[in-house]
Amino acid sequence: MNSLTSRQKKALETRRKLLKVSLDLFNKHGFEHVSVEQITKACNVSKGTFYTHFPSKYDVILEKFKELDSFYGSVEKNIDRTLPASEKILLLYQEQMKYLTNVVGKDLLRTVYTAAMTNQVEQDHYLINPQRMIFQIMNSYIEEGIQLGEFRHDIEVNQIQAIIQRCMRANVYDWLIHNEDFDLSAEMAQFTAIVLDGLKVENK
Amino acid sequence: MNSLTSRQKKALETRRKLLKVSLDLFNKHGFEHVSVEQITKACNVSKGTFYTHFPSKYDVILEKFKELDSFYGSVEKNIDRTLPASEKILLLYQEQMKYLTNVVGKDLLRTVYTAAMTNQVEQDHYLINPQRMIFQIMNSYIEEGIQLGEFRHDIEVNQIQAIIQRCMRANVYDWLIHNEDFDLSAEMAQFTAIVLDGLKVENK
DNA sequence: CAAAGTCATTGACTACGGTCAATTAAATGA
DNA sequence: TCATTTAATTGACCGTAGTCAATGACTTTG
Repeated sequence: MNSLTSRQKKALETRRKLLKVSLDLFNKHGFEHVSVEQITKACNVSKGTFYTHFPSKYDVILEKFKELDSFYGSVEKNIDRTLPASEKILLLYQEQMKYLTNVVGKDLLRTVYTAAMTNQVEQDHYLINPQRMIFQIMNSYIEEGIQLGEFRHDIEVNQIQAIIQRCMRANVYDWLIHNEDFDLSAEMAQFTAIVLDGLKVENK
Repeated sequence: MNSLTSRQKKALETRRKLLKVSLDLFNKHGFEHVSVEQITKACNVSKGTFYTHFPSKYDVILEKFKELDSFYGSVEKNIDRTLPASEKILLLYQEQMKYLTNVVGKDLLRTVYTAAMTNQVEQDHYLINPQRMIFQIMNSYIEEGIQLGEFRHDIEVNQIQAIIQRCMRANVYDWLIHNEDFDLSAEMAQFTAIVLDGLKVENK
């Protein structure tokens, strides 16, 4: 049943329009070079309206970024279950980096990584929210890796997970602070391989 | 010989005052909660004066941050030369993390890490400037480690260095995005030990 | 159907980082 | 000593993110 009143439908339509126009303009000119007024003018609404639908200019970006999680699910399904855990992790990250490079883009990600540092009020940023799909998937891989004797068992699952995810962010962050000449996928592959080596059991 | 004219002396005095008052206020209220006008009023100068001495509000922070490099030099001198390279690296980072936690502080570092992502025009940010003392020191440790057969020799010195430094930034960044409950020194020690393991030669 | 209530919308307003043409006073040179 | 040059300083001004009291169209209630 469509239980929305006509007023709610209109509001939703306004919100949808603001979202689409915002992202289009961000894509075209870059986040920093698009003003909220530019967005609202293009949508024929007032500035205040923007702020009834989004807490800030940045939150529009966050909405797009959250799509990343549904992407993880689809990638995970295509990974061969019989591979060792470390290979699965490498493959998953490989796909993620492609997605970040080609779809999400540096500008949008820069915004998210900046906001993660500054916008934190009380609770941690979405970037490290344990509810995220990527954390669930990663945890299952690591548990499997520990049980099958691939990974060291002297470190907690959560601790291993934190380390691996931290590596991922490290590469993304370094990508963001370098001017071109930084191949995210390649750097990520090399880096992660080394860290996984350090986490493997045969290490001694 | 003091070859400064009285005019230059006055200007330098103004700059010094602006720097001191800025940092004091940032320390007391946090970077984001101090306006340039607040600073200039406290110094009895106009807003424009601030901008003849500093390109932006952020550059005051950068000046403080650069002191970090002289700190590295003094730490390096106190490290036992006979230790293996990996131990030296761990010790150096241990001291650095203490300094970041106790002297530099989260707020100031957050500003630097944010600016590294956004303020880059043409050239890379100071954070990854190869001229920095930390890079020189790190390179010498790694070269030593490779020559003495401690580290893998199938990866370039510069590549190893990039990886180790990236780990460092990874921990700092994660510290910045977590609300308390994150012990930078401890996390750094564990993380770096694992990565150094992955870089050691006995690994296969 | 009319009154009361709700809520999306408005746009003037604030705060702040940063700019720049004009001003002022010190340095230089004849 | 006075005219010219140089450079530190000023503050009005701009652009933009975000706020909020007022408005009025739509919904609910009796």
